[in-house]
Amino acid sequence: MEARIEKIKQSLQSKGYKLTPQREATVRVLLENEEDHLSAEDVFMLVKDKAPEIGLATVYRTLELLSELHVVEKMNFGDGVARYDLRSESNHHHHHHLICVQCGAVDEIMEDWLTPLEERLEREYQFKVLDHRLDFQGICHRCKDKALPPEAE
Amino acid sequence: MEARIEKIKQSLQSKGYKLTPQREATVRVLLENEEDHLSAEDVFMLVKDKAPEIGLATVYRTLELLSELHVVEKMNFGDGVARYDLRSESNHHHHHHLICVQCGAVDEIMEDWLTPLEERLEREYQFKVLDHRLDFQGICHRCKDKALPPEAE
DNA sequence: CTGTCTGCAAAGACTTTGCACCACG
DNA sequence: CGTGGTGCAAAGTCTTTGCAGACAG
Repeated sequence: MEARIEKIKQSLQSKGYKLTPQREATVRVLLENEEDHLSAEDVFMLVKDKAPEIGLATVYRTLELLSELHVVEKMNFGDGVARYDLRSESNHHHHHHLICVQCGAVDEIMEDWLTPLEERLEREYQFKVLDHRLDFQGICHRCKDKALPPEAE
Repeated sequence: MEARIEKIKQSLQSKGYKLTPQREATVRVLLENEEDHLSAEDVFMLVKDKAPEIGLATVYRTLELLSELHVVEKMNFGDGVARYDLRSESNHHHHHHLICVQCGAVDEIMEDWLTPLEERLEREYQFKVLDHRLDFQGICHRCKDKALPPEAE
């Protein structure tokens, strides 16, 4: 964890930015909640525990900055809030999301299933793929286990 | 086209809603721009040509309504605006997007490449897939043709 | 000092809601 | 006349920006 912070610090410094206490607290929150997809507000509330004086604007600015540095990825699941995901170490960041329409949970699958498709896209559509995103909406295993009675939407 | 409007009219009526002139104008705009992914504002401006007295709120309400009826799909490409897509006739709406990071164009591919993956998800992750979404970010063929000089981001 | 970074509050962008009025059965 | 629908304006939500002060080199 310290090593990852150190690395992020270097990313920042290489572009002339500093790892201020607020930024460090924000990064720590992201590291500690790597599995989740936190909104800015989520991050803000968690950071407040570490650095109560921080302002929401700083969190937004930090997330924006980390996003530019490709340390985090800003994403959008259609609920009207931006969510932020720490990018994995690997050069490609190909994880996919399982979004449960019942409980709202977002799980990740780390497998990369799309390489053959990307090759096909470049060949058949002349589209140079830089990144992709694959989300599935459905019912997660937890909700399936709960075996809720079927109900009309 | 008239046939599709008629169908949508029936969808509305089956739930007790009416196809008012404003709604019809909105639907027509969507039909005429099926290839694009219009934002509410886009739709509003186009509808104004047909029905100048319409209000933006009505467009939002109509799009929301059509969304509930699964006539359109509300989506989000991460630029902070909701975009609306007419759903295709087929029961599954599996199109994928090619989003150009250079010019912002969004093209569609209608092929459905994911059925095997969905089966695997259900088997291995116990996740019941209801829908999915697959977007690729990259450089579209038009921008590639322009052969812009490579530049560091 | 010089430039970056911060908190706060104000402004902004997009969307939703409240309300009085309209239209149609 | 009752229900849904509308336009307008106001309110809401999420995010960005302006600004004066803090802080580090």
